[in-house]
Amino acid sequence: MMLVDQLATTPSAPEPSKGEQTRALILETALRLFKENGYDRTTMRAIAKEAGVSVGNAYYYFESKEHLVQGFYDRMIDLHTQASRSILADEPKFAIRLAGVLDAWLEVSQPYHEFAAQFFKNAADPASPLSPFSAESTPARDAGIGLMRSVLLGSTAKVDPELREDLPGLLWLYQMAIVLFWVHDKSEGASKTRMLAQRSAPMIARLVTLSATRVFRPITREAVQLFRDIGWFKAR
Amino acid sequence: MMLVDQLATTPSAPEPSKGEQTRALILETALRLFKENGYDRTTMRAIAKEAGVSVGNAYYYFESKEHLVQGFYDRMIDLHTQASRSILADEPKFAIRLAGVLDAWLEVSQPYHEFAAQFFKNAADPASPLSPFSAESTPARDAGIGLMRSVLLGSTAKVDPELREDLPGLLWLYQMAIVLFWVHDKSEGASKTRMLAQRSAPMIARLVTLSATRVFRPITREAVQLFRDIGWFKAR
DNA sequence: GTCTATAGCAAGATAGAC
DNA sequence: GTCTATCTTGCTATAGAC
Repeated sequence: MMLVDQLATTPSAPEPSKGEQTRALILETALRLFKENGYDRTTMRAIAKEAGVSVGNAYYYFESKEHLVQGFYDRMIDLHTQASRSILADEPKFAIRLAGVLDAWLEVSQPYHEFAAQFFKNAADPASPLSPFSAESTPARDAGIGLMRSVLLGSTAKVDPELREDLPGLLWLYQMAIVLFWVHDKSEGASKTRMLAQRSAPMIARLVTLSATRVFRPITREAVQLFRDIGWFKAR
Repeated sequence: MMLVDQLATTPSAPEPSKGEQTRALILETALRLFKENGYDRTTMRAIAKEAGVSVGNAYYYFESKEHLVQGFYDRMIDLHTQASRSILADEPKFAIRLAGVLDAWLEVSQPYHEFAAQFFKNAADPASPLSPFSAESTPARDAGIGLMRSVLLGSTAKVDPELREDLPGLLWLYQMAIVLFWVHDKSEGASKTRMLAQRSAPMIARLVTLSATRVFRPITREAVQLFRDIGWFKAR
């Protein structure tokens, strides 16, 4: 049994210390309760009790209730990256790659739709560490932008070189807009968001293609320059 | 004195009952404290104390702290409409009308920037009555869309008739994006948001103009159709 | 360094008496 | 309509066990 556990861990993370185990236990318990009962209705007291630790101990590992959600982000990024692997490996068309990656996100996120809707207000708070624009979210944000870079670089799409570097950041912004819609989407199985993603992705792809044409290059560069000037691509 | 008070009231609202007076007193006090100390730092206890009523009484009139903010919305809409009046009356160019109305919004909102950033998380909550997409916000939303309709109808811009009806709703969405950026904007005097508005408005105007051209009509209609299919223009 | 137990604060919200 | 008293819950602080 111990052998199996050791084999299951990655080589780079040898033996989880007791602290790491406790931390993982608290996180697992929290995510389970969040999923079962929603974010607001899950109290820190309940998480601690269910995990068999004290409230103080939970706060020892997680600065606040919100910080517990960072663990959720990390997990989602992992799942999303995995779910996107096959389409990114096999498909050359930019539009289909983009639509596929968005669909993969919706697929892995769907079980947490209700939970996400509940804690979304915290994520939207500019001052919250949960904001996708916050310093604390930098790893998750970079991972998301990196995924969009893969979508672009592995494709056959021709892009204005001026745009090539910054496009992943803009595609991630586009994805955030989809997420924003998803959070508000009450349709069965988020079917409206799926429709939005599947039909908007080809439009985005067309715009990207157009950006390289002689007619559109000026307007493209004007837009990119504006994003730069407002500091969109800078560290947040 | 009593006579003065009576003259100050509008004919349609004859004599404010005691309840209405208490309600107004609580709201005024709350807005003042919000502006002075910020949303989070203003407690319901402080509002009640400052207004000379009990906490329970404040909750008798306002379901929650958030509900106090609806009064703020109503006031902002009024101020924005007034501040936009002159540019809407004098300027025929769509791009300038649009930029002007956005600038008017920034102007009247600037004193409340900090306050807005603090309660924004509540506004972003899909379940909150403060969400711009909520049923409770319908009046404020309709007023905002109506303002954008004025921007369009009073201009010389030629628009695809197919788009003409739905464009105000899309322009309002564009404004919401600006607001979203503004809330996160920490630059001095929100100068970045001003830059964003002043430079993006002409781009939007160009896109609107392009939408009527032969080449772009198909892609325009495809986009509009998508917005319709996801229910964007329907009641929320 | 890891963890428990417990007391207590702040503030949003509610119950029930008057 | 209004009040007082109370509840709830995120969060902190402390003192100490192992």
